[in-house]
Amino acid sequence: MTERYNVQAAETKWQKIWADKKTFQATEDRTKPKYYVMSMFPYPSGRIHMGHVRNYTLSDVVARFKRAQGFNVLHPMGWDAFGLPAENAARDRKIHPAQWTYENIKNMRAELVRMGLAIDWSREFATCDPSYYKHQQKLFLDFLKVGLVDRKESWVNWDPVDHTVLANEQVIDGKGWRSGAPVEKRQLSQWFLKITAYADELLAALGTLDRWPEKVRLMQENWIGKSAGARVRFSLMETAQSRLREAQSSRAQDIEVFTTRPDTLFGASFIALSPNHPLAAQLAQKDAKLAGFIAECNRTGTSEAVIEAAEKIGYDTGLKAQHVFEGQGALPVYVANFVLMEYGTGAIFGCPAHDQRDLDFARKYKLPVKPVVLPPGEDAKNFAVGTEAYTGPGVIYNSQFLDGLEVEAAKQKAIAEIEKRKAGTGTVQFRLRDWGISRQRYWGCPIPIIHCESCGPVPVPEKDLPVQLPEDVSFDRPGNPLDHHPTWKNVACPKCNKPARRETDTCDTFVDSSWYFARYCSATNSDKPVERSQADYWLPVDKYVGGVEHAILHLLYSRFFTRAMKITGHVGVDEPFAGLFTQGMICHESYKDEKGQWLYPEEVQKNADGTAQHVKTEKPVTVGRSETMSKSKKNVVDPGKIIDSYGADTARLFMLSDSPPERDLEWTDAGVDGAWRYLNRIWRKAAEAQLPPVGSPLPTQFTDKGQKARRAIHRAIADVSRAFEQFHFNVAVARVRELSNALDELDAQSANDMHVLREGLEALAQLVGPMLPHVAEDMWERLGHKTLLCDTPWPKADPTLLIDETVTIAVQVNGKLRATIMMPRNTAQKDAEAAALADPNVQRAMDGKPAKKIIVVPNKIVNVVA
RNA sequence: GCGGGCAUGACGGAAUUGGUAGACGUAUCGGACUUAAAAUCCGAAGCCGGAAACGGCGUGCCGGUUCAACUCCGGCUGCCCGCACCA
Repeated sequence: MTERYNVQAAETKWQKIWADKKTFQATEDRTKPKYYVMSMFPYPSGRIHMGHVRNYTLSDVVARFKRAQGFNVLHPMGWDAFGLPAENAARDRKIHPAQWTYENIKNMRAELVRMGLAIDWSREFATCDPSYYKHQQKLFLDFLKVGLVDRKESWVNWDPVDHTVLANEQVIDGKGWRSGAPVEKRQLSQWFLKITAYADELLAALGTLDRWPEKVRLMQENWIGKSAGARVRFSLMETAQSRLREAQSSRAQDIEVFTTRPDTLFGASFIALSPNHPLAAQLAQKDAKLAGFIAECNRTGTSEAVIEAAEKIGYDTGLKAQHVFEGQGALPVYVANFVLMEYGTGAIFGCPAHDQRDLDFARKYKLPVKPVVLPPGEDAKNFAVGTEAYTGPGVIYNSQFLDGLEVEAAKQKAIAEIEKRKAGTGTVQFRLRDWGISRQRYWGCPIPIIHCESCGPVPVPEKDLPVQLPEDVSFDRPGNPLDHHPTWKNVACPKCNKPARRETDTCDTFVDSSWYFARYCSATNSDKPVERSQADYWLPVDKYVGGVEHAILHLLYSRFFTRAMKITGHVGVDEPFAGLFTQGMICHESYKDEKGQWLYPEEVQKNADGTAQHVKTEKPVTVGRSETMSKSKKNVVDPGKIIDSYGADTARLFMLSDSPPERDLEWTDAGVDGAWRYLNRIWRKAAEAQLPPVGSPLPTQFTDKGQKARRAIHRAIADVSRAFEQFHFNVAVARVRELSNALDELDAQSANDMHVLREGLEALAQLVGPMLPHVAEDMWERLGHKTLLCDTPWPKADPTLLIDETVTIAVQVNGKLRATIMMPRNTAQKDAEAAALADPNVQRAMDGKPAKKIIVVPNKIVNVVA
């Protein structure tokens, strides 16, 4: 008798209909407002994981909701397809990176299609397609023309076994993650994108991104790291000058330092150079001990743990520098391991009293500690610095012309004096560095440059793009396969036609993802990276959804790229993403067997008493806390299997229920069952109800139950719409469930009520549509509609049904709830007061005392102060 | 070290932003249907006391503002995240 919802059949059916009708293909329809929503595109690892499911469900709800609201929606998908794992697969499994990647894409696309996403698949691309990276090469050349590309030397982590540069994350305990060999620091000539040219602008514009999470903006702000200070030159003293002249024929130089605390210059007791400072290198040529010290510093890793534990050590060069201000004598010049060459000038002045690192260093090398900032309430005679540097506010003393000034004023004055003496300038320093994009790898976008012995680096002429990756490469020896290729790199110089060599480095994969959102606008255009009119129509992205792990690099690079693309005329906007949403992670309990080996959830059976055992061996299993799903801990659930047994809608509903999208979500089987039950429940309701035909006019009078249900229906429409707007999908689910509970109250015997039930079920189908698109379409059809639900305009709440004519008013006595009274809406204040005071519970609570004061909030509360 | 976030029943969470705390769901318990189970439906439930009416307590802790505080302010505690020898 009762029919059951056939998930698999229904989901396949609707997916096919959407695809056949090209429902979600977008064009630049200028009669409608546009809405561009996208998820961060996946790396084609081979399978989708739960994080993907959550990500795409979120953007899909937005896409479908906005579409129903009448927006012209673009919701695209692509593949972040270059990267190291493909090369690892090539090495480990003897399969070509391209083959591996495209097979993975094929599998993952099929899984995404099964999720029933409202995606315009006609715009799909992979970044490893020459038809994509060809445009990227063009962008590189355009950026080069306007001076946003630079070639310079930089220090890198070098793996001497794999012959490649490693990212910091690939250096584990100072060793290469694959080779296990100790990583060396090397100087290498690399291509850079000059993101620092936009440091100030990228920082300032964060203020305009009011639809970004505060947290992400702060992270970017810290990353850009603007600090105001001064560059100050310390001249080397006579004896030192002569020593240097001995060491090197060139003339001796000054030492320039950067400081944010020019107000503490009178507290200086030493100068410290980075081990990689040019002057240190110069001295090391004649000083074997110094050379050894520098080598030692470069051997020590840069990992956080190492830095944490590392002691501050230095080497006294014997040089003396003249203090910028008179009468301050000479300062010893050290080379110190804690000074970074990459920041500021690679040299500092040490003021031990007011900087903890300098203090540690000074104590170790018995250097003077002279306080120059007097903390409030301290006495100048008695104040001394012990083991903790004083970095707080105060008044400057022991500092000649700065004496008596507050810290900020003293900074200004000090800078003015330095500038007057031509010993330096006030300046702004950024923590942000230029973006090194060269990678010694095969599976990436080739950098379109040809190196010629006589002409230097020459851009590849645009007519020769793309510079395509050769297919016949071998991964059987370490290093860059492009470099080993017998013929690929041999080309004629485009300028002088002499034999020349191609650049064999490829782009960092972050380059690929820095402009893909723009490419979606013109994905089928083969002439240009983006067609300006299309970009102008769609950009910026209205809502970008993805993991917070990309809060800095990817999002910052994309912001930079967009500016660079604007300057080179490709787009018209500065900011790529007007709205950003960062989703939480998916967590699951983890399990270990007796031997401490991780187990998959499906290998574990839970017992009633809370213990757990292995499904097969029945040996006890330790249940660990719920933590982020990761392959290494095996606490993962395969979305494919969930979709197989419960369908996509169940997975989607579970993702949206309970946990707010920005928070972590714990995956539980019980939660999945709950979602599954609910979707069957509403489907049954739509399929079994005996309703008046589609389009029957609503009666003008309703039963009490009917009237109540109608209020619930319109309340739900209003609340769910608001919840969607606010990204509170868990609330939307709760409101939808309340609506289905309310519809259960209707009387199946009442023909009048059944009109209301039709209204309610149609609203219900529409409200769940963005979240459960398949069930919703199926319900819509069962309700007798011939059109697609997803083409149906979003329902509007009847405002007259949103206000109750009877309200429940809470009555408090001295702020404590004592009674609730039912009153007609907008009852006069004094009537509400009278009714409240007449309530027996209220009288009892007042205990015969007179009311001193009565506060009435209309239709809400009466508070009697007795 | 610097920057930021969070804390509400057994659990996930809600509270239109100062106005009835615990919506909605999970798990639990009781009932109906069933030979039985599953599914489904109905009901109970913050904690303490009470048969109940009702009363007391209650949003991490301490204090403040207010007629009224999960919400605002000050001070703690505990977890979580980002950056980190950035001068």
